[in-house]
Amino acid sequence: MVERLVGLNPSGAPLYKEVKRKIIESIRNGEWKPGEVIPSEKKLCERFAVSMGTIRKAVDDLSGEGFLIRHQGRGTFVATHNQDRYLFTFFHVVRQDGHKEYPKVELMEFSKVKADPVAMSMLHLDPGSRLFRFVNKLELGRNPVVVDEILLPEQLFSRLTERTLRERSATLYQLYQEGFGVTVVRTQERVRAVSADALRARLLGVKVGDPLLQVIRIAFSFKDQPVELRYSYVLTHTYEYCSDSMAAS
Amino acid sequence: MVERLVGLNPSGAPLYKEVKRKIIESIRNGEWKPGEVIPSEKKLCERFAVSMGTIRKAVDDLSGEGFLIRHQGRGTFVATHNQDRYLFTFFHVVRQDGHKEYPKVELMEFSKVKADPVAMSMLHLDPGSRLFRFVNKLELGRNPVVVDEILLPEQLFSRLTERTLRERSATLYQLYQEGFGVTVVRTQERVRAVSADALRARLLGVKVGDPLLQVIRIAFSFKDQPVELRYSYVLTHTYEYCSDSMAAS
DNA sequence: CAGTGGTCTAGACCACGTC
DNA sequence: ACGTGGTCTAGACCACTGG
Repeated sequence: MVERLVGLNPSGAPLYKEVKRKIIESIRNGEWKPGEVIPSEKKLCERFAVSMGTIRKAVDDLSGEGFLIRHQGRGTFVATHNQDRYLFTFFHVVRQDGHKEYPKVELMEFSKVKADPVAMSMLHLDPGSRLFRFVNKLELGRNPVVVDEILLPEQLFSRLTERTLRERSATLYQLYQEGFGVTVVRTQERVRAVSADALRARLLGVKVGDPLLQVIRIAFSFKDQPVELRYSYVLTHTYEYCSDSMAAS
Repeated sequence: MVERLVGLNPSGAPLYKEVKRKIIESIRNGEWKPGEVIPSEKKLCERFAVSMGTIRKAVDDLSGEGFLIRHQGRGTFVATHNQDRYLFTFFHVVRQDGHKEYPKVELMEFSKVKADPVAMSMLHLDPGSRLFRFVNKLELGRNPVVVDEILLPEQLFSRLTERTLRERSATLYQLYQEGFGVTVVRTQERVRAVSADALRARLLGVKVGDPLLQVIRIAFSFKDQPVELRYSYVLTHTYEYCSDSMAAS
């Protein structure tokens, strides 16, 4: 006679979803840190008292969702943003021939501002919340191509300084993760065509009124918590914004 | 003593990949048609002489890739394009408040042309190949918002006529599938900001020189075969181009 | 009710990475 | 050699759908 019946557990949710929840919890509370290896699948079986198949289903899912990375023969690791594969997951600007390169970033402005109604709504902030606001100029192939205006909730990034941004060696999302424990797992972008204003025209070296791509990005962490609002202005003479779609389940 | 050892089969590929290949083959050769149910998982076990777990892995994959759709209690179906979920998989224009609506389409031009070098390269065509070329105007909320220029290889769509396009009741990709056996499973899009030329300005009701979004799309069928080249021009005053990204495995 | 997909078990052997 | 994830088996029971 078996002890626990299969199907649904007492909590009402499938076992593998319970396991997923517990694994994410262990990542969030710091038991397993980004870049570190988590226990082997066999040990997870014992820890959660489920079978291999259930562990595999949970880890498969989390791997597909970007929280974990499997390496055959080595182990399963908590995802970090300092892997090559992340460089272009959220950076969608490529040269017209498809060539991808990493931009040279220059910090142009840095300040603390009060959240306007739009930012408040997009970032789910309370009235009166304050934001860090900074502007980056990105060069590709020695030419300015993108101007980013980035807004971060002060609450999540309280120790952020201009110097931190200027002296960072890694990508911005790597900094969010390693410096502030904020892991970006998903972004939503809206793209529009606009005319260059004086500031953007000057920074990108084009005429006022020339067409620019405006990308409005919200970056989400675990549980769909919005953590960054970004306005990007892209010069698309020689570079393009790139987006793929798959018929998915 | 077991008969077949687990791990790799004689062909060198994992069993579940062999099963995936055979299922896709049965879809391609018409044994199972779009919208129809395929045999139950138990029957597939017998047919391919593998266990449930292997069948599930194969069907899971194909479901995730958009070839199959599972319905608990009913069966597994070959994907079609006449499901709601497809309407906005490849149509990325939404109102600024996030509202999605289906566009009213009007055919503006229809002709047969010789493929230019760009189209030849993008669609992997031989020199001298011919294309159907047509222009659609799309209205959203009673205002023109998108102008599409669409190029299709004559070879794949030989029976296409202006009347077919004008009288279609379904989406374009539904027509490709039901009328020509061409199933779009993936698209690649490049987005740029351009100035409206005379034709586009007139169709969209804006001034020449106003900024427009230009979307260059290649649509792929099975095995990454390119089947459509499309240039979209989008007016982004009240509508936006929408694109999501996930950190994926 | 019977049949479907959804979840789960308790193992097995294989291929890969490290030592 | 050893431990990891990758693949696979031969079932089981559960939840849903339809007649």
